[in-house]
Amino acid sequence: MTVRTRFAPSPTGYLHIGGARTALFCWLYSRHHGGDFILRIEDTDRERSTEAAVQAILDGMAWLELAPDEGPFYQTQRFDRYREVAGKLLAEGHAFHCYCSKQELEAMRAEQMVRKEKPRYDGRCRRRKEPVPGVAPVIRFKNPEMGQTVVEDAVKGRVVFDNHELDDLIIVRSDGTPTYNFCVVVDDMDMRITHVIRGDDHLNNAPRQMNILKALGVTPPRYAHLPMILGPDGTKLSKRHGAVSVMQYREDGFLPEAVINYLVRLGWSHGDQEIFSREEMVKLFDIEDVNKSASAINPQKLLWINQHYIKNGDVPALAAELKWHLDRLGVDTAGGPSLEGLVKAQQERAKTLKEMAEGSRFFFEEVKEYEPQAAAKNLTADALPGLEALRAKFAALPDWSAAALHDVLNTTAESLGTKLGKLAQPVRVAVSGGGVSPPIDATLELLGRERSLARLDQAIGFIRKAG
RNA sequence: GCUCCCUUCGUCUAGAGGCCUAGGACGGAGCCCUCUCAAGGCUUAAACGCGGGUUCGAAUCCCGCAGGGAGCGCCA
Repeated sequence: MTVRTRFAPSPTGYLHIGGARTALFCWLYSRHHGGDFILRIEDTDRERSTEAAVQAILDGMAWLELAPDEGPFYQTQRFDRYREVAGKLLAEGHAFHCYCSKQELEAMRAEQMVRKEKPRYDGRCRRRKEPVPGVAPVIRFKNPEMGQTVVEDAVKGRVVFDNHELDDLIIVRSDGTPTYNFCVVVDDMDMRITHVIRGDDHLNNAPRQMNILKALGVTPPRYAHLPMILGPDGTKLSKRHGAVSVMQYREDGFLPEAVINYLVRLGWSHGDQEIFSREEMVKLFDIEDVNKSASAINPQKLLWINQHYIKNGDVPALAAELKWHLDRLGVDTAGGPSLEGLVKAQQERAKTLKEMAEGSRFFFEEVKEYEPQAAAKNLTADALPGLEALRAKFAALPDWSAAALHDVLNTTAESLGTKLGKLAQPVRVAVSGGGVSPPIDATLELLGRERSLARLDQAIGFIRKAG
């Protein structure tokens, strides 16, 4: 039997980081076993589902390269099928019409709460023979009253539920639309899902779904309930934690492979290994190895992994992503240094591509003002002789290369009797406007002779004016 | 309230009775390197929630407790 997993988000918002990990684990598990990964959009809540959210989920998955083998399937397009199955359940005595009003149900629950019982439907319409005139009924599944339902969960282990804890849940609303738990059951059956991998907030739904499946004469799939992902402070992830949408991570300068690598290590590990290629993940991943407990997101570690992938990444690909970020910053890259050159100069010192893009601005834009602190420290009268000497030598340099520039810097420092640092830092401030840049020789090379000389002149003028 | 789940350094985790004076990683601290920022190298602090058992021996097995979480909708 081939393994078939599914990722089944409801399109009520963007793809968030927890959903992304669920999708990843589903994808990995199916890949590991040479199976199929199915995408199903659970859009039965027409109030909250939006077209834009569907697109956001698709975009997020595409960015993370978690392509489904089948789908997306939409539950709203399968209503006829759900009604058909509900009819079958009804005909076979596994379901019944319930005419209770919402007020009646509320009153029942209130009473149960007073008695310190778990609020649940008490089965009062089970044996009703006659319809109630003028009332559109819902259809409820007739849940077994005796015995137990055992979930042999791949992550949580054996979980036992008493059937009397489970009530007769509504499978079709009074308006004829099917409910979530029922759609899931029919879909998982029809799509021949072998492994249901989802968040552990669904663990309590598993026995209900299994019972419906059994009534339908189908063997339930294997379940694997993943622990939740928490915010950095250990509380439930929410908007106030900042980036929750995976696309926000792109905007913040993260690489998809870094996000994936970070996510795979949340609740799963392989000895002491931290860095995994896609191929390694697929080869090593097993759902049985997933942890039971929730894990908090650690932004620092994500940053570290991202830096790893930038440092070791493919230069042309990084350059393309850098371009994307520069465009977002509104930087015109025409006529500037090569983006690949910028990547090479900065890939060891940028934690994110956004940071790299921001650090690249001065290569394309004029230095309009200096960082006050950097200028106060470095653009001083003391620095003037060095800047002037370099300006002259640079102008005369036949070969504008990092090596040649490095040479000039060294010999000038020597002849002036100063350390390289005393010479390089004022140059850095002059050409970049601030105190941080790649090595000064590489910076100058990338910036080009014309711009470099103009900025040295500008800085020299600045110092004279101040003096 | 009821049902279910979870509990190793701040965080992610290794650990499936002796290999554990509890290992790795991020972050922290210190040192080295250094033209800035980084990167890199080395060193270092830091954890088995608590209480009972079982056992010659428990982070690992059992039972309680405490704390955290999820679910209990004509939401998904």
